[in-house]
Parts: sequence; C-alpha cells; structure tokens
Amino acid sequence: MWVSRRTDYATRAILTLSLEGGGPLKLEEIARRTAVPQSVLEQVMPTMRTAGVVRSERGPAGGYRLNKDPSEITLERIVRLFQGPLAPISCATRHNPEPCPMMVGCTLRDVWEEVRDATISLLGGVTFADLAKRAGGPWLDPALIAPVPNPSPTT
Amino acid sequence: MWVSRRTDYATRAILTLSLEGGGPLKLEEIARRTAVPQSVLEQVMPTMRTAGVVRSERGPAGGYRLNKDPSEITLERIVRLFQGPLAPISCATRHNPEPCPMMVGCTLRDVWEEVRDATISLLGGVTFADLAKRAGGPWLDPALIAPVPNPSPTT
DNA sequence: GAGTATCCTGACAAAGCTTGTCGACTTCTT
DNA sequence: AAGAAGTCGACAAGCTTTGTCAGGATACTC
Ligand code: FES
Ligand code: FES
Repeated sequence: MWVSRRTDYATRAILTLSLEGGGPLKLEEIARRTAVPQSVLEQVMPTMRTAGVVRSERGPAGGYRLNKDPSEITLERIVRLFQGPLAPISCATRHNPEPCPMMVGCTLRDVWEEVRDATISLLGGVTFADLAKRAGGPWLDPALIAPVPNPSPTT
Repeated sequence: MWVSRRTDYATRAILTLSLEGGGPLKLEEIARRTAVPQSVLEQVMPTMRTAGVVRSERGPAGGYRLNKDPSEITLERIVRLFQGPLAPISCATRHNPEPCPMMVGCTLRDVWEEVRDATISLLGGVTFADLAKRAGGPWLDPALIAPVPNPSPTT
C-alpha cells in the first residue's frame, strides 16, 4: 500500500516537465523545482529516458524534455516503471501470480484483485495533461525547498 | 502498493475462523490450515486478541475463536491492525499527512488520495461474513501445504 | 497437586529492500 | 581545447520485514 520514494520523485519530475512549455530543463533545475536530491534524479531520469518517456540533450543548453505529449503519459506508466506489480499481494498479480497455498477457492484473493484493479483503473485514467491542467497556482512553496537538494558535500 | 506478510497471514486466519462454526481452534490447527509458520502466528494472533477481534482460551481444549460475528469484522479492520496507513504516500494520509515540499497546489496528491479512498472503500465494504459465504469448496489445496509450518526443531 | 496442553511475551538475528552518494565516463557546444 | 551537461555502475548506511526462540503463565485432567 505504499509507493517508493523514487516513484514519487519521478512523477513530480514529469509533472514539472509537463508544466514547462517546450524548452529543455536541466537536471539541476528539475531537482530544484521538485525538491529532490539531484543525485537521486540522476538515477531516475535515465530510467525514464530508456523507457521513452523523456528525451535528453547533452552539452550546455541541454536538459530533459518530454518525449510525448503529456496527454499520452498516464500516471500508471510512470508508477509501473519504478514500482513492482501494482497488486497488493503476490498471489494477485496479473502476470504469473505466485501460487499461494490457499489459492484453491480463496475468496480473499478476489478482494486483493479488486483493489489492484481499482488502483490500475485510477492511475491509468489520469494523464499528465490532466494533472497539469488542474495545476493552476504556484504549486511549489518556496519556503519549503530551502533545504537544498544536495545540501553540501559532507559538511 | 503492497501488503505485509503478517497482514496476509492474519486475514487468512480470520477467514479460517469464520469458516469454522463455533468451537475454538488451536493455534497449531490454524497454522496448519492456513499454511502459516506457527511461530509467526504466535505473534499475530495475540495482536488480534488485544484488538478485540478474537478471543482465546487456554489449557487443553483451548484455542482461538472470533470475538464478534464475522459480519462485524471488515477486511479493513484487520489490514489496519498490521499495515500502517493505507495511503500510497506520506503526504496523502488521512491523519497528519507529512508535509511534502510540493504540497501547495500539487495535483498529484489528489490522485494519491483517490487511490487511498478507493482502497479504503473496498476493504471497508467487505466483511468476513461475505468472504466466508463466497467460499464454497475446499479452499485449501492439501498438496501445497506439505511443507509444514514449523518443519522440525533444528533437525 | 502433578502433569500436561495450550496460550503469551519479549527479545532477537538474518535477510532484504530502499535511499542516497560517489567517481569516472561520454557527448555536445563554443 | 575547455567546459557544461547527461550516463553508468558500484556501493554503504539505514530501515523494515521475516521468522525464530526460550521461558513464562494459565487452565484443564486425573
Ligand atoms: S490466494 Fe493468496 S491469500 Fe488467498
Ligand atoms: S504533495 Fe506530496 S507529491 Fe505532491
């Protein structure tokens, strides 16, 4: 029932990119806006690049930009990249569920599957275009990102 | 997005007790029927006793039985006993959510809350009476519980 | 009341996972 | 050539989960 920190970071990053018009954002800039440690983003962004969600450009004036229209990126897509299966228990996964000793006629599994499906349905039904549209105001509180991402090198 | 093993065990135990008519079941017997290591059940059952879900009797002919009617025990109740908050992320818990740097106007949180609410709604809407009623056949595959709970004492 | 069956409690070690960090490298621009 | 990015893999610390155990307490039986 819990999402990993990297999943959190990734979704925030994509939302940030969705709010930005077209130009690429430097990793450092994304880190600042999302209040994510830069060193972790350095690990998260390439994963999304490999998956074809974002595109990167090197050298000065480089950075990351979306590789698709925000309306084509569902929250489910991102979550699945970093999270394992979305089922709450191993006997209720969609792809080769682990056999559980009580599988034969176990009615609990039905409920776990319902939870799984509800989750998938919600996450799959939301795109980053939706999220960006809903985000009106200044959705980042400057006061709270004072403690900078990579604070200082072992000080 | 994942439920702990102890939660799994606990729900299986309660379902087992719900299927049993009235008489108390020995911990050892529950362990066998649910294919749960007895030593772990020894830790899980008392938790549910303290919570008032089950009742125990000592001595020979002792064991555990439900302390309420199965129709009064929701799956949510049991899950909450062993699982932390049901929200998928710390900024979306119902009780004192942890402030997240992007809280101001973050539209992601809305979705996390929807997931949370959907989960709660599903788990809260199912009682063990429902689960027991739906369970018709021999819902335990004997072949699979061959590897006994507490195999043998350091042999 | 001795003996036995059962539950109770707390402490614990091993294993696994998550988190954040680092250093050395590649690619692009000027 | 120099500098500004992104890329990759390895890793240590910390946390959580999992299962185990030993000794104790209570209730029944004879
Ligand atoms: S099948 Fe795994 S808990 Fe029922
Ligand atoms: S408020 Fe926590 S992710 Fe948006």
